[in-house]
Formats: sequence, structure tokens, C-alpha cells
Amino acid sequence: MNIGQVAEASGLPAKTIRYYEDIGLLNPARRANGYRDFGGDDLHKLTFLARARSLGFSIDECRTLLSLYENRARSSADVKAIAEAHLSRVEHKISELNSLKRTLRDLVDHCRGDERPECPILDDLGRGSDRAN
Amino acid sequence: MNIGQVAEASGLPAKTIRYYEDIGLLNPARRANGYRDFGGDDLHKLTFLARARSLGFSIDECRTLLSLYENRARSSADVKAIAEAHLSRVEHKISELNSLKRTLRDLVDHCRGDERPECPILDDLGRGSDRAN
DNA sequence: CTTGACCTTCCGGTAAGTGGAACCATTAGA
DNA sequence: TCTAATGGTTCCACTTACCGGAAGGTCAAG
Repeated sequence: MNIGQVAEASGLPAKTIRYYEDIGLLNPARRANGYRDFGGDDLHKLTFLARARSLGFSIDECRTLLSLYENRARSSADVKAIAEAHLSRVEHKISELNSLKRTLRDLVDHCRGDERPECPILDDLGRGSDRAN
Repeated sequence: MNIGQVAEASGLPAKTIRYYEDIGLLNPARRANGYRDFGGDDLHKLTFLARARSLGFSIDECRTLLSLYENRARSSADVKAIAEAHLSRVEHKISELNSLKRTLRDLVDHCRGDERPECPILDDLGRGSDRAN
């Protein structure tokens, strides 16, 4: 398959696929004309990567996950550890964003949003860091 | 004040302050010896920026916010619009992360995490995109 | 006079790609 | 057969918001 076809099939942009090859996640064969020649296993890797990336795993985690995927002697504990670490990162981020959201909501709700210059949002930003959060 | 002192006072690293000058957020005076010489207004700007950045506003938004802050003829509506846009970005991100979290939680909960290779997480990643989310 | 802390600029790197230029290959149509 | 369209190729620059480090200038203290 040409790159356009695996791009279509995997849902990843061709640019991204080339990039993945560049950083060594992939090693597709080459034809005589220099074109990449992707096999079914390459496509499979790419869909694996697409899914893993869509779950927010970093490229480095994807690399490890992929090697575990291809290693029949793996321990599921290793996979789970990566996923749990990622999950707690996500949970941490969510709580950060929730606290951010409350602050922003509060600021926004107190601003009239009219043609006048008075603005509690700017007041907050301008008033150093002596606040309650 | 020297950069180390405003860094201390604003809570921003000196590197960041130089960067902010570089991208035109700031224009501190210079002494004869080439050292930056920060005034009270510079420090005020920096604390404004530190707070705005900590609320997750982009540098570009900070630039706009700062110019509104310094513009006595502003409309609070302009400020509010920026904050609301940011708030909805945050809310959007939160809901994305929540759905991600559910998926990851589900995957993690179904993985034994032992020394055996069987792993529902890898099964999911490897099984194309024919799933329910 | 030297040591150490502080300042300066500049270069490179980060994550994960995206956009574009310049160029080659393949194929369909006039 | 020429040409145009489409789709490959490589390489370089750009993105965000900085951080790390090198090479070197400045300043106060001992």
C-alpha cells in the first residue's frame, strides 16, 4: 500500500505517518521508485498508534506500549502501570482544570460585560496574588 | 531593580522575564552597564502576566488583556469575551478529559496487572477502532 | 586580586506534529 | 506525445511558552 492508502485506512495524516517512521516507530519497506510500501502489519501498527495517541498516551508511552504489544513474553502489569500513570495524570489535569474553571466562572460572572471600563477580571489580574484560591 | 529582584517579586523566572521582553510584552529600561532596570510599573505588568498565565490565558490573550488593562477607554465587554472564550475552552477540555478518564478507568479496571501477557488494554489498542465510545 | 554571584546574549531543545517548497513518478486525457 | 493532475519524496521552518547551558561582562566582598 502507498502512504495515502494507509493514511486513509488508519485515519492518520500522511505527514504523521512519515513522522512516525522518522522517529523509529515504523519501518515500512520501500519500492524501487522510492515510495514507501506498507504491509498489513504496518497498517496494524498505525491503527494501534492512532488509538493509543487518541487515548492521550505520549509518543514515548506509545513506543513502549507497542513493544509490549509485540512481545509475547510481556507482563500485563507493565501495561497496566503505564495506563494507570496516564490515568492519574488525566485525573490530576481534570482537577486542575476544574479549579481553574471555578475561578474563571467567578470572574466572568462578576463582569458586567458592557461598554464601560470597570472590570473585575482586570482588577483581579492587576491585584497581585493576594487572593483566596 | 535588577532582573533577579523582579523575578523574586513577581514569582516569574528571570528567563521568562527576558522572554517576555523578547516578544514585546515588556520594555524595561537599561542601565549604562547593559543591565535591565525594572521600575514599579514593569513589576506590576509582570505580576499581571504571572496571574493571567496562571489562569491559563495564552500569551496572545495576555497581550490583549494587558493592553486593555492599560487602556482607560476599554469596554469590559472585550475583556469578558476573552475570558468567556477561555472558560469555554477549559470546559471543553474538561469534558474531553472526563470521557478519556472513563475509557482509561474501564481499561485499567479490566486488566489483571499480573505477570501474564493477556491484557485487555493492549487488546483494545490493537483492535482497530470498532468500539463504542 | 580573586572569587562568586549576578548579569548579558545567543544557540539549541522540548512534543508532536503541520505547512510549504522543490522535485520525482504515475496515469489519464487531448 | 505532450501535458496536467495527482500523489509520492526530502528537507526546512514554524508552532507554544519557555528551559538549559555556554561564553563572557559586571560588581561587591574578602
